[in-house]
Amino acid sequence: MTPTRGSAAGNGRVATLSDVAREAGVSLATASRAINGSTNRSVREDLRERVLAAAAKLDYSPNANAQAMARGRTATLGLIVHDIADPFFSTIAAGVTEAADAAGLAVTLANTEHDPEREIGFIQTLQNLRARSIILVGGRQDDDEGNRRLRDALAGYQERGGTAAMVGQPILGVSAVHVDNRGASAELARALHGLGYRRFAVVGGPENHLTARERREGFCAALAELGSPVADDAVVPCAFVRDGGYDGMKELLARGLDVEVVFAVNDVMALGAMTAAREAGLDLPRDLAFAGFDDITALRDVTPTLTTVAIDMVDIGRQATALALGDGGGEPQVVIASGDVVLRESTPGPR
Amino acid sequence: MTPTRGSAAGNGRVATLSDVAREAGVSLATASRAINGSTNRSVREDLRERVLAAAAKLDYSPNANAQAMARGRTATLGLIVHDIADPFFSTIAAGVTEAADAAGLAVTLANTEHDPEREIGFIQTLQNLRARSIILVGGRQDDDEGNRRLRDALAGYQERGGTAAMVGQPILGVSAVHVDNRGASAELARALHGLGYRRFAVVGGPENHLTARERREGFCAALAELGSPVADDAVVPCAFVRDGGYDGMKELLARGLDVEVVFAVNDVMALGAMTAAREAGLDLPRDLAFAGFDDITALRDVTPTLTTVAIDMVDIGRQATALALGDGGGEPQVVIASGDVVLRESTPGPR
DNA sequence: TTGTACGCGTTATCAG
DNA sequence: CTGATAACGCGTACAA
Repeated sequence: MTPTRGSAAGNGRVATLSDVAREAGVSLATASRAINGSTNRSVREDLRERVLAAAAKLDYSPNANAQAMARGRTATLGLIVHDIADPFFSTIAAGVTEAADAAGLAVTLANTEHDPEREIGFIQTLQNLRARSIILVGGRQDDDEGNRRLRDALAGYQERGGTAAMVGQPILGVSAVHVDNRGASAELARALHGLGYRRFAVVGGPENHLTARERREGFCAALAELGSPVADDAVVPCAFVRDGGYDGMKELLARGLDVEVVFAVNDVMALGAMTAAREAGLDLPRDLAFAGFDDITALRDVTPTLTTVAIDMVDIGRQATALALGDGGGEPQVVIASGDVVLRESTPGPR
Repeated sequence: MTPTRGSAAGNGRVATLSDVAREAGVSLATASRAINGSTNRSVREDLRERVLAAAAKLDYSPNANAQAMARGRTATLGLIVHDIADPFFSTIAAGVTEAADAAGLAVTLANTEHDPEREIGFIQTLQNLRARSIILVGGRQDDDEGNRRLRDALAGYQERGGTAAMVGQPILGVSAVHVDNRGASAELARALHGLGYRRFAVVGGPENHLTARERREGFCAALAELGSPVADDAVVPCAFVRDGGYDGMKELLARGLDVEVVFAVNDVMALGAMTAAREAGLDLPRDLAFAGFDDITALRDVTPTLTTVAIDMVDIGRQATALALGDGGGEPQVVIASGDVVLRESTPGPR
């Protein structure tokens, strides 16, 4: 056997605080105070230096797990997302990691892959980890049973001293950052109407997906008010992903409606829909205009540039983190994140 | 009796294993064995059931930090990326979380925001957390001093029993998944040459960015072999991001070279470059062809669809995880991830 | 098979 | 200001 030191997983020799104390010739308590200096930084300067020198010499690395035990709290923040590969979620994650880092917290990432069951499972895992707080990101479903279980899980977590916040519909009993899907979609509708469009269609996402629903409803309500209501069969349901937009558009085209502009309830769906339209021989944006929602950064350079509703996802991540960390015990708060309509080439106005 | 003072994540009272044991009327050891049931499940069935029932009744949540202390190892995997908002990294992250989840590990995410200094800082943090292994994702720079420090940090981490792997150039003394940038870029060059293109330019990324360099060199070397060398001034340096591609293209246009096709060393740069070309009045792909690298999923629907080199980022994440977890003590391994040339509309062939 | 008791690395309490 | 020492919650030799 090769006598390699510290090769096998889990058996490396790590200097402990006792080692540091011994090396510095002080007690364990003094070493602890010198290195952490939390409550009372009352350590004589020369001793403090000796300890720090010893720690450096031994390459001391404080054991965060032991600290968690002794302190009764961790420096871990849990982040649960539906799909980290989706730019929407990963950009929010960037905001969360930024804020968490500023607060000195490590982020534990959980990717549910759109499985609500795993969402609950991860709350358990984060509970076991004694994560200080949890941030749940993603639109909710219209599923009373599922929401109830999730709410219970979060409540249990909070009863044990954790704090939580979410991004999405504020229906889980915790503070939330809620995108103003209705208002922004209405704004978008009014802007398109202002451009002269009168015949609209919606590639609308899943029936019980609350975010999709809010966007559909906001859009259609505004148009109804403007006297250009969207016909029922001009709203096609589909999945909330790119392929959903593609399929939804196919379906819409098959219906043979007379449409000037299509609103897809998110950007990637809009792109998928545009591809479907092109495959059907349409010339964009001349033959048909498109609008999306989210303003995904990576899609800034598509052609034609996409009219959409811009939301600041990094900031949403930051705000969710602030809510989670500040959420001491008061009532759950709700922060509304507004969206800005951005008119671009994909909606040049009717011919 | 003894008032349970248990508290870990704040002030909520959490049932401990002792509570469960007492409730079930068994010893702590038995409760531990019944719940963990590691290799030796030597617990009488009725007792085991009593323990499990008690745990369920008390809503027992095992304290992972305490387990880490007692066992001497955690179930945490550290993931360090340059920018989680970048689709390239977030897709790899999806592969890592998938594999980690399958291995029963929690993923701690660290976002360096392209700061090499923070890369080292996070290794320290993960060391403190006693993460079982670390995965470092991102191309390296040609910076001997920086690489040396990083290598030292990783070596220190491994000496203490951690395992590590990376995605990128295998120059840090740990196992790595290395994309075959040179080979794939050469392949791309040959494919473009095969289409009839003869006058090439490269929007080349940063001078000392190893990934950019490998792609530039592979591309140019292949063309030199084919007798269509790329002129020195047809390779413009720029940042490795979208705006870099945009600026690089501006510069390239300013040079007034006679070019048929532009290779940008990654997809987002290619998109930025295309936008710059369009702003200069060019009609794409008729006036100028473009190719990128990575095949970012979100860009599948751009117009014209982008010729690029597809790499399976999710699988790269999986493989990196496998390397990290399997990396017991042997020599660092290197897995080459191949890229597939995908010819699309952006390179229709010369007119 | 079950129980006792010790140890994991730190923090915090309480005397000196 | 410093030093013993008791938790913290759990795993696991060792003993019964």
